[in-house]
Amino acid sequence: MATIKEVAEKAGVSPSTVSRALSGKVAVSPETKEKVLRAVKELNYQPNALAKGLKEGRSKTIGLIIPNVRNLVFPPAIRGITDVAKKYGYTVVLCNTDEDLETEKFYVESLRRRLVDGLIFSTATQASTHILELKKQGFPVVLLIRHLNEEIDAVIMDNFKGGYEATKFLIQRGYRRIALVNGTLELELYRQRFEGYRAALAEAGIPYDEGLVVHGTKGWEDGYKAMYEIWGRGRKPDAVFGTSDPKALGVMKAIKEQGLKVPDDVAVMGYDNLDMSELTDPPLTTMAQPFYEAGVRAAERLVKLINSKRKVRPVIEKLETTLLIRQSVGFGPAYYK
Amino acid sequence: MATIKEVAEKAGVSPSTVSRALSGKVAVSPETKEKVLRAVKELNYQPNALAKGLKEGRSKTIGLIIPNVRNLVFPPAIRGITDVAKKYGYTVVLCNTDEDLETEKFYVESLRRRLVDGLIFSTATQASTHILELKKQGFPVVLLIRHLNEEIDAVIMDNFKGGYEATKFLIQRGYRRIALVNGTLELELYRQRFEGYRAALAEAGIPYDEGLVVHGTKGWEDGYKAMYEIWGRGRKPDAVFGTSDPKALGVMKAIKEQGLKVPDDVAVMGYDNLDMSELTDPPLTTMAQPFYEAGVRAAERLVKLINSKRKVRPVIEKLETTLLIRQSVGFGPAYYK
DNA sequence: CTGAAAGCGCTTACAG
DNA sequence: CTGAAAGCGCTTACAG
Repeated sequence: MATIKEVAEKAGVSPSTVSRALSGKVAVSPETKEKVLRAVKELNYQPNALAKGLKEGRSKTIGLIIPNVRNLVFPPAIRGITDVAKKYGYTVVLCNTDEDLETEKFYVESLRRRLVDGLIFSTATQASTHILELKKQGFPVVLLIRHLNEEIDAVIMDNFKGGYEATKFLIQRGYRRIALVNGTLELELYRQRFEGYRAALAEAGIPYDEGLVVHGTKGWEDGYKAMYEIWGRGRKPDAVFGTSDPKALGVMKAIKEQGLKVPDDVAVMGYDNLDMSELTDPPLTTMAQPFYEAGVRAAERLVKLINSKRKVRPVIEKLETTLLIRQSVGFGPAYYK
Repeated sequence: MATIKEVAEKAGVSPSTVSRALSGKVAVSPETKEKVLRAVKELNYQPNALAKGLKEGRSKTIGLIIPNVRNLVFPPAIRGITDVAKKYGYTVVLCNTDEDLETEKFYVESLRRRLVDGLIFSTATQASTHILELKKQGFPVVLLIRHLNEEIDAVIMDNFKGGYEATKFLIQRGYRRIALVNGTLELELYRQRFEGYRAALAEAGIPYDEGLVVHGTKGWEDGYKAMYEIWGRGRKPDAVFGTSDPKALGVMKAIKEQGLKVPDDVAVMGYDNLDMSELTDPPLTTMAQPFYEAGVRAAERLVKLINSKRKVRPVIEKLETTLLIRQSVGFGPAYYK
């Protein structure tokens, strides 16, 4: 690959002038500029980004640290991030942690060595105090989907409202024995959805029944088991709210396996709106999360943080979810009364 | 962040010695080494990877260029690549092209400026001669899933065999009017699956009927439409082979919409085994592609190319697919005869 | 408007 | 085994 020196020789100017002609930040005479541009073209000159980055103390790269690309909520978010990154001339480095703290630290260190300009995390658990440390050092960090505290910028969803509205919809549709198949309470997002569920029940005067609730499920297999567990407790829900689409699909599988019909015997509500959720049979009613949009916002925010000289007050953006009514929820026993 | 100079001062040695003590490539006295290591620890020294990369002419980064992370075949492959990258100390930069050649070129240029050490592509169409150009320059390139020619290393699937065996299985199960809902013939992988389909029919003495075949479908919506198109031609297939899971799911949707049963009225076979495919109703029989494994192999191959001084003969690795028998295929009319 | 020089933070051939 | 020096390829303050 050609260097700036070779371009300078070919154009008959100094390397400094080539640099200036290319950057556009300093005035250069039109003739000089033209000469330089011609030489650049002839040599197919590509400035060495490492040299540039070393000099300028930044790499035009952002790091993205998530639990696992294979978790289907992430691909749309990643796409949002890479789209924005492209717009501003950033490149994005992808890291999977499997929620392991050591791996997370390993990547943070590795990325800082590489002088990444900022970091987007979607893997914050309570233990992630090292992220707070980064923030304290003035390093640009944005949290995505998962929340930590008020000191760190984040783009998250309104999980309370999502849980509340999903449950409220089931109630409006006439369901009264509404089961909840939820994820781990260690994640704030599941705590919030749970709170929303309880709030909606309380508002409607429906007593809360612990027997209808399973926490800590992960993936469709757990959702499937959770349904049997609820039945095993002697409960006969007329609707089930799975707080992720895979959980809801597992629930649906169990229901069908028992020869029951969705939604006639048991209605099923999901949460996420993964790309495949529309294709289930019956199509899944779900609370859609704007993952792509969240990725876009997080990246936009990060770019702002990178470009701001002094400390900016952290912003927690809370995005709205959208109820998507499909056929897995019908009309329950109380609807026509 | 501390620099090598600061470490040197603190340890009372020269920067060169610090560099040597850390690299381990050159002998350093044990006492010196210990002093250096202590200083490194105290200052929490992280070597600047840009400086290192500039000096060494490499970045310990690999570029991954794919059409779209949201296409569900990629997340597992990406995971395979990042896992291997981590193992060898590489970082991976993710780029989405939407199959657009200009975008692809843009990224290649941008990544080369950043001195990425190699590139994994999964976006090669006939037009991608610029990839051949890279290869010619001796730049490490590995193709993933999609194939270009014999000169470029690649990790692909045996698509002919996959198409052949899927079709053969349907025939063995007693189906005779087997429709094919295929992707664009511009991609070799779809041409190969089509060839496999024809070969299996021919072998069984079943005449090829063009009316049962639709090419160029993309995503489940097209699969859905394709089913109606086939019926519109007056054909009544007893089985449909969709050459990707989304296509098969779209087909299934159309079949159910017409009040027909899968597999009793029409059997459905997919191709991919996406993470969600097991959850369809009925569970989808499909030809599983080892995407994660392909990512692993491609990254391993790339690392080998990066580390080899002279040109190596290109290797095209062809991975086997696996038939996963689930309930969307039953036993057709000819089975009991 | 332009050039020569210094420097970003490393590594490594050279000399001792 | 260790240090001083040169150099990777840029950018930018300094001087003119």
